[in-house]
Amino acid sequence: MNSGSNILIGDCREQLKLVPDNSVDLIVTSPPYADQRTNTYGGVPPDKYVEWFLPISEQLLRVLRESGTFILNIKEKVVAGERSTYVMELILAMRRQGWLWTEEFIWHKKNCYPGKWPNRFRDAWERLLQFNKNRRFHMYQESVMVPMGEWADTRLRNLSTTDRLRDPSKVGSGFGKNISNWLNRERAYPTNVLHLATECSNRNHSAAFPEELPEWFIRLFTQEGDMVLDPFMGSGTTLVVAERLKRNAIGIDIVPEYCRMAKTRLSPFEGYLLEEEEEYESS
Amino acid sequence: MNSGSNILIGDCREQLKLVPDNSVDLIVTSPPYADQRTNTYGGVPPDKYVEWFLPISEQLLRVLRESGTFILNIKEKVVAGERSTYVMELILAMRRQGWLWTEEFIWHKKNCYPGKWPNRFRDAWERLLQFNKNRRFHMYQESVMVPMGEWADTRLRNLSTTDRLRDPSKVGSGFGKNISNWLNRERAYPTNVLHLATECSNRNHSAAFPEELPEWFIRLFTQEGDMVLDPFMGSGTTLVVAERLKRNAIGIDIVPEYCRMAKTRLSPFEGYLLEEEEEYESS
DNA sequence: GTTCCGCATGAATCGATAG
DNA sequence: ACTATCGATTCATGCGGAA
Repeated sequence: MNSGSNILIGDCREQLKLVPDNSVDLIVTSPPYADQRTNTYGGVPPDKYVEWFLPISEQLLRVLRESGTFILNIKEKVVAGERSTYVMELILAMRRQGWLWTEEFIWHKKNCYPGKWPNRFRDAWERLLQFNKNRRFHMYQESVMVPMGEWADTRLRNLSTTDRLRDPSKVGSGFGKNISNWLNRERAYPTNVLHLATECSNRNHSAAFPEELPEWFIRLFTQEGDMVLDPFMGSGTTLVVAERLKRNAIGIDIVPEYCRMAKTRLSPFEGYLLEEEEEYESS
Repeated sequence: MNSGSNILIGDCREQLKLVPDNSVDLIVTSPPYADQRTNTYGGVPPDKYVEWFLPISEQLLRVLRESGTFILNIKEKVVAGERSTYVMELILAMRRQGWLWTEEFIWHKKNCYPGKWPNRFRDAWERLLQFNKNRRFHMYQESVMVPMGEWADTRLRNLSTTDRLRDPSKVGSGFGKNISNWLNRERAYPTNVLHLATECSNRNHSAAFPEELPEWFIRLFTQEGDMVLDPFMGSGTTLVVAERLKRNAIGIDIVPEYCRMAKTRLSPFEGYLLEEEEEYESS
């Protein structure tokens, strides 16, 4: 793989074979959920989902470094009034495959899908499952610290309005010196619950997650120059963030249209697009 | 069972046999988690947990009405760097027992336990698993509606700082008349994510959950005069809330001290305490 | 009556130390 | 080696006392 961003077009069950052993520091992806996005990805029924995913997770286990992490964004749908159990069965099966199920983060979707049903509320959360190969893995906790609760309530009142309105995720880099001096002492480690809005802009992809999501995990589990992999790339949000954060990346998608879209979102001097017909095409 | 509040002292595997078939509208409980609260409840190791719980859930299935709901509050702990899988195995086993796994609510604990570890953040959420006997169950959604987001964003800005900093869950009860007039028009249905702080005040029970938690589910799944059951009553929070909301209730606990504590928290004219020696003792 | 400050207190988890 | 116990770490909350 080249440094910078690499895009592979094709079924990830095949394309993953091109990725060398122990070469990836972080896998972060959101595969098609069971029976959803059927027009683009073919749709996997719930009772076949584990069987479909295990060969993929076997490849992921191979390409991930010992110190690396795999973040899987998934949520079971409702079938006949019940939540499906395929996600739980997948976790149990992946443990038998050799994965450690280290943690389950919760993505709380602040603006979840609207709707009303007689015996169910709106679903406002998804699972972010963390898997590892080894109990010892790289984690850079300081890179995702957040303002403390009391700090936000009291100290922030004295700041200017423009400073207050800035994106909290950019705190620590965007402020002036005088304020950032406080920050080192007035910040706390986050928890395993993430509060993010879903992407509501008009992307041409059916299930784009917000940039903050891959950004948080890329900051937390990798350093500059590390390799990030998204085997279900979609419109390429993970790669865009990886490039901005100076990480190398590999994206795979079976839909050529998405691959070209992802390439245009990357900077002109990054992004190697590997077509089926040609060996690879540098830009 | 009498109307009002009933307290049974003893192991719920035995005491549940005193509860008639199809007589309970809502079960809401928080059993001792695996290997926790060992001093008071003996502690069940993770690999024995399913086996320990299934006879209890079998009784619960018997006493619950067809239209009733079972809410189970639980969270797996970390063992050897991994999350235990016993909760997932319990869900799968309870489905085989005849339960429908209808939904999983998330309790986001705003004040979670502190701590810092090299490869893990603080755990800020617990599972609230909803089980049912039947696809059709009673749900009274209007009784738990919350102020709309827009209301909080715009109207609340004009209020005092202390009011703004209050727990949003108390909005609607703590405000003055002039504001509560708006509430009836500007409310929305909640989602399946609950934001509540844990009770860390000086109760003599190690793990009392906040009153808002049983209150939310009692309002959502029962009406006045319905029967609520908590087979792991603890200090009796569920019964106190049920009494306040004019529901009948049954509480069971193996620790006599907790049962007496619960009785003192109930009003003098409610609360039948069934001791082992005497048939029952009315107050 | 308010507001502010200080303090104790948890359904935690890891690594080291002791049996 | 494998298990039991202990200290260190850390922060939102609600209480009491004081201004």
